[in-house]
Amino acid sequence: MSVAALQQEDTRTLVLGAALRLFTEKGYFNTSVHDIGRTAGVSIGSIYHHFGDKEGLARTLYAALTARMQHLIDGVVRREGSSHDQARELVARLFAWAEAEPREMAFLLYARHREFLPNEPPVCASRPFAMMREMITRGIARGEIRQMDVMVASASLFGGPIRMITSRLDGILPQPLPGYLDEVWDCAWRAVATA
Amino acid sequence: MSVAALQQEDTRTLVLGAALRLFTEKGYFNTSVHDIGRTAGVSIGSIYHHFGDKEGLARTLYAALTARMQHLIDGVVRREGSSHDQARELVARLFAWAEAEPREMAFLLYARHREFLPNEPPVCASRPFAMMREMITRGIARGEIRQMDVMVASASLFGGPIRMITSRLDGILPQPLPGYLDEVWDCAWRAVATA
DNA sequence: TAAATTAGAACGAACGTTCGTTCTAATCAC
DNA sequence: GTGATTAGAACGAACGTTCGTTCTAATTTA
Repeated sequence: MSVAALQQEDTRTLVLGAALRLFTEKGYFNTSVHDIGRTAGVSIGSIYHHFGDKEGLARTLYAALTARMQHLIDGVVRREGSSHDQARELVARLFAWAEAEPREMAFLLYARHREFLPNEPPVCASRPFAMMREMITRGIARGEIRQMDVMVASASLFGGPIRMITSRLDGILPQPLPGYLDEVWDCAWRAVATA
Repeated sequence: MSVAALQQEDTRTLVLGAALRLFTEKGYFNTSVHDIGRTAGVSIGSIYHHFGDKEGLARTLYAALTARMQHLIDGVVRREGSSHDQARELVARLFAWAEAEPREMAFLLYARHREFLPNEPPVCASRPFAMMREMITRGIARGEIRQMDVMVASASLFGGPIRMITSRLDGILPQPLPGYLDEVWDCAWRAVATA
């Protein structure tokens, strides 16, 4: 990669980082493109050169983060093992990610994307959530999870863990998430497990 | 109440209704005060006379809805009975409310209030959520709920039901919420119940 | 008539966006 | 190897629009 291309990548990274920070701290609509440029140390023109418009910037950020989430889930599903082990591993990784990159998780879970990305489907309808439901379906087929409505099972198994993540992001959980993992997972699994 | 006072109440109600509708449909920042006035059939001046500014309007709406939520919870807590019965009744009422007034529930659960009401505490830190935690604490003391971290128990018991509500609001649940109540509650209670 | 309320035109600040220019570094000509 | 040429990245002042808010005149109420 040429020196120019490297600098170009730097600029994009700088801008995306500033946008993520400002969007999660102040919200999309309370953040101006001028703010982002100032925070990133990059000119307005540059931003428009790279991302087209403000919405394009948000879309790029959103795409990058959902891709990362997708990658995380793929890594879990690829591993062999029971549905129980897969789902637990998924929760463990989500906890770790939320702790390491709270802003990224906040942007994914919290931001009302529909308000500024009108053409994106709602988060719940996206691949990641669909794969969680597939995990459930497999678990029911294997007899690990009780026979029940898939949406109910999905909400019951992941609702608690996700709620823990949002509580942590809101600052009302004193300890890092991984410390709660065992107890949280115990509850979550009891909710849907057979026997 | 005089005729004037009645008309005044009408105006306020009209404006609040229009604001609720537009805020939930398009989001707070995509809704202009002019939009609200046009939808409500009321002048700009009227709105500023009654609510001070756009934020005041949002604050009034938020206060009215949290008061209603508070009232709903009070009604549940006042009834005597086990923690199990109280919590189940709470979920049942939340389901019914979400089905009857989806916009009100959406505004309470979804809207990123921090972005447009900077001085309000986050929803999770509000009275309603605190009372849910109290319900849990009592349940533990009575031996109905297993000994565990209160935050974990709260997330585990109510995380599933709340997730069902947001799914329904997102339109990815085909049936009305009350139809899922038995199955959802069964899962939720298993998550935290003793024995 | 005096006070309270409403109407909507007008205002000013802030925002997203555009565009002409400068700067940089790679490529080409000889 | 040196100077000319070119591509496109970065820049930021300026523009047009939108939005929240104010103001004043008209209307209604008591």
